[in-house]
Amino acid sequence: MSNKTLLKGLRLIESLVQMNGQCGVSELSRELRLPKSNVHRVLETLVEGGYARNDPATGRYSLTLRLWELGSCLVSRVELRPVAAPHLRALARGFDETVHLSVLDDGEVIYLDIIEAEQPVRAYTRVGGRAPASCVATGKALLAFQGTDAIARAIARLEPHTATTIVEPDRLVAELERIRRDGIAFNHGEWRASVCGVAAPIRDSAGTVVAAVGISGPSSRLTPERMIASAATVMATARAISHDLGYIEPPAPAARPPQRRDRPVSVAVPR
Amino acid sequence: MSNKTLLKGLRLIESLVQMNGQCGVSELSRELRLPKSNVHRVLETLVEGGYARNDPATGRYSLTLRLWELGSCLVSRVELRPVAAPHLRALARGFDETVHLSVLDDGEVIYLDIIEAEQPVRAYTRVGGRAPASCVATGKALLAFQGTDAIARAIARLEPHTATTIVEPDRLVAELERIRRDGIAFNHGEWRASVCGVAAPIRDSAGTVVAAVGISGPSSRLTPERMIASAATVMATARAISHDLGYIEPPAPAARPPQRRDRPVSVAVPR
DNA sequence: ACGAATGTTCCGAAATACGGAACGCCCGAC
DNA sequence: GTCGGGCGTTCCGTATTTCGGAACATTCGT
Repeated sequence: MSNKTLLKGLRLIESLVQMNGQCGVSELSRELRLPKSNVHRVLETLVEGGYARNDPATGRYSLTLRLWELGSCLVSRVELRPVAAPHLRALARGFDETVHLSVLDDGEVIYLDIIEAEQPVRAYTRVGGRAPASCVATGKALLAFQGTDAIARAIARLEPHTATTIVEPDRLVAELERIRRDGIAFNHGEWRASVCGVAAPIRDSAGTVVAAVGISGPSSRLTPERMIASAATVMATARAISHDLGYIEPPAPAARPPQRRDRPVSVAVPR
Repeated sequence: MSNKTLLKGLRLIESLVQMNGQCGVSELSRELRLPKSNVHRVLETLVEGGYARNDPATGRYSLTLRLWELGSCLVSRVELRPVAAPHLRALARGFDETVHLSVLDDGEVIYLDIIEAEQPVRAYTRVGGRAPASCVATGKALLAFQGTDAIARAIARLEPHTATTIVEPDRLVAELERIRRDGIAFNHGEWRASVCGVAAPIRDSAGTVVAAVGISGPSSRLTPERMIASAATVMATARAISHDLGYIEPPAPAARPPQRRDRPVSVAVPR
């Protein structure tokens, strides 16, 4: 049905990434249940393509930074990261909590950038890491402004992770509507128990919500009162980033023209 | 000689990255000189593997963030980036010049992280970007502590980019020896005219130089005097990052045991 | 309503990838 | 010292897979 050799190569790359990007032929052969000669040929190809290298002393193979290089192009192409970076730093200075810049990818958030709090309690996240969109603040801030199809997909995956995780579709829909109205999303330990967050959506020059920025920290520090108090600053940060991306705020609550025909204009008027 | 299907897929991914990660079948078909049906099959495979998606409305294909996700694992596996981040921010605050965190990859530096100066004049670099190692400060800081083979490869590629670029092998060797002695590298507009830099090497827990940190800016602001004045701070930053990576500074100039047999102990005693 | 793009499907032909077996090598055990 | 088992590498006949032209379905702009 499709190109097996390519799939095999990609799977091999993934295995290699998990192995800390360094591995021998036989080990991979066992891992992937493939003959050694096959693994060897694929590795040779990756070397030829510049994606792997071969330590001539040990014979082991390791990945180059080529993958990361390509990935960086993908991320920085919209200039989102560099544009957002100074604002993220300012936000981190203001609260001394962990700051997240996230985008949506198939029902999950991916952390584009993270600034760790200097506080003793560290977060569990990593740049490039993922989390279910419906369980974290940045995810909900993004989800609220997606098309019905994306929301439906998120609903299909609702699953309890902590005591406060939203599992009822109706509650999620209601929460997303509140987020569209207020422009701010919260997380009360819905992904990791006792990790809370506050986040707001970021718009590009076309007015589409493309990312979200938020702060997160332990519920002991980020109390409900403090979360509400920080909402204005988080929203201001999101607005500042949107502005730097070329987004012009509509002067009146007039309807913005939809920029994509295929994506049904969202459930309620955003803002 | 090797797996052609895989190579083709990787080349297609690269093309797609260059096309801002969004493209149609026919366009790629023309670009790569391949039949449409072939391109289509490869794209289908990438979708199946989670590396691309298909906009059902336009039929066009675009890359997901999967690539970047894998790449991020590669970079953060050594924990270099998160460990270095706060130190980079501190350095940026101290000088208000662009801060670079670089690693070496086959004779070139790759920028792992960048903090842009708030100053009006911006840098030309991008996270994931590359530059010839022998032409930039972080590159020379790294090169100075590589094995003779890596240095030889760099020498083989010396090429003038500006009026001050080092092109004579002897001068580079002498410069690298000075860097090993002093522990600090400079760049006087050798890559981009009138862009200067100061950088120092970062060591991991095994004592190997794995990265370099530096500041860079226009020669108008980063005058020779200011570069020398900043050297101590840059070195202190590099030392702080090395310490956080687990590097224990040798109390005396005693010889550290070589950690790799295949890599000849470097030309001169490092430090 | 037409034509020229697009993306998609099909299927016979053959190029391509496969993988078992044998090789050379290095290292640790006996 | 010698053996054994591990490693990465090479080879080559087999047959699975990929190939790619042509025909198709759709969308768009004219």
